[in-house]
Amino acid sequence: MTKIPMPGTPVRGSKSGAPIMALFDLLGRHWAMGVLWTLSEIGPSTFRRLQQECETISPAALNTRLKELQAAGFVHRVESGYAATDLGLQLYRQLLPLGSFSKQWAEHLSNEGTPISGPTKPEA
Amino acid sequence: MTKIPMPGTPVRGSKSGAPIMALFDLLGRHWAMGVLWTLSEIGPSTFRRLQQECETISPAALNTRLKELQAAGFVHRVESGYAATDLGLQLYRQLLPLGSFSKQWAEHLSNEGTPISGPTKPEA
DNA sequence: TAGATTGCTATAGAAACTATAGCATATCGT
DNA sequence: ACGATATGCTATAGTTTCTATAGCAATCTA
Repeated sequence: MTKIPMPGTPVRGSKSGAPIMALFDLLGRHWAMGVLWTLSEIGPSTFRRLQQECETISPAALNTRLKELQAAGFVHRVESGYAATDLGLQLYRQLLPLGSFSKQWAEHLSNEGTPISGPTKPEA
Repeated sequence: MTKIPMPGTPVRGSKSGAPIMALFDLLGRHWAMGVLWTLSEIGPSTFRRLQQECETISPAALNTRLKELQAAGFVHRVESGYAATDLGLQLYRQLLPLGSFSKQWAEHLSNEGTPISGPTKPEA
């Protein structure tokens, strides 16, 4: 198993294990935020369902991610598979603003990003 | 170079390139959030300084991360090295609540203690 | 009993990250 | 001018992590 980052213990990038760095270590793994996001959006779901929603994730990675998220207390097993815990939903809510920010970011990039062959499309 | 995730182009986990998934792909790389966070906190700084603040990051990874963050428009070069852009600071501000959340999370973990157990107490 | 669905493991190869050394340029003190 | 220092960054090697795919054991369904 991969080592699961926990606040207070040395994590990648912080020997002190500062909570924020532990959280970044946990969330800064491929698909970690995506899994929590997806699970929060679609609600309790089976392993397979989650795997489908996460398009390209491999079962091994999904399983690892789920175990980490469980150990962290963000996800738990339920009758019908997996679900976000209250704490997990709380984290999801903290992540929510990133949704609209990402759209703003996408706009910013399409405005400034490609000086080549831009389909002269100035937005209002 | 590593492929830099951009909204609108296929990213890891989303062939559609949904902005949020592109952002997750970018931020879900080791040290991506840590670098932005640190750079925002300490202000404009040199490559070496940043490397020291990020305790264990390797120069290769830092360089890759910086290039990605630059391409994304979150970081730019300045006289004295590197600095977060306005957009980058905006993202940092979105990430800020994670700071206090992570402390709450650390508390939660020290209260519940046992990582592996039966159905945890979801609510009181 | 056969089929479908579930959670998950196995394996191999590719990609990413760490650790460390070191280069080329620029700036500094003398 | 000359060495010492600091800068941004590359090179190499070894480890870890992720993807892709196949498939197994257990549980339901009929």
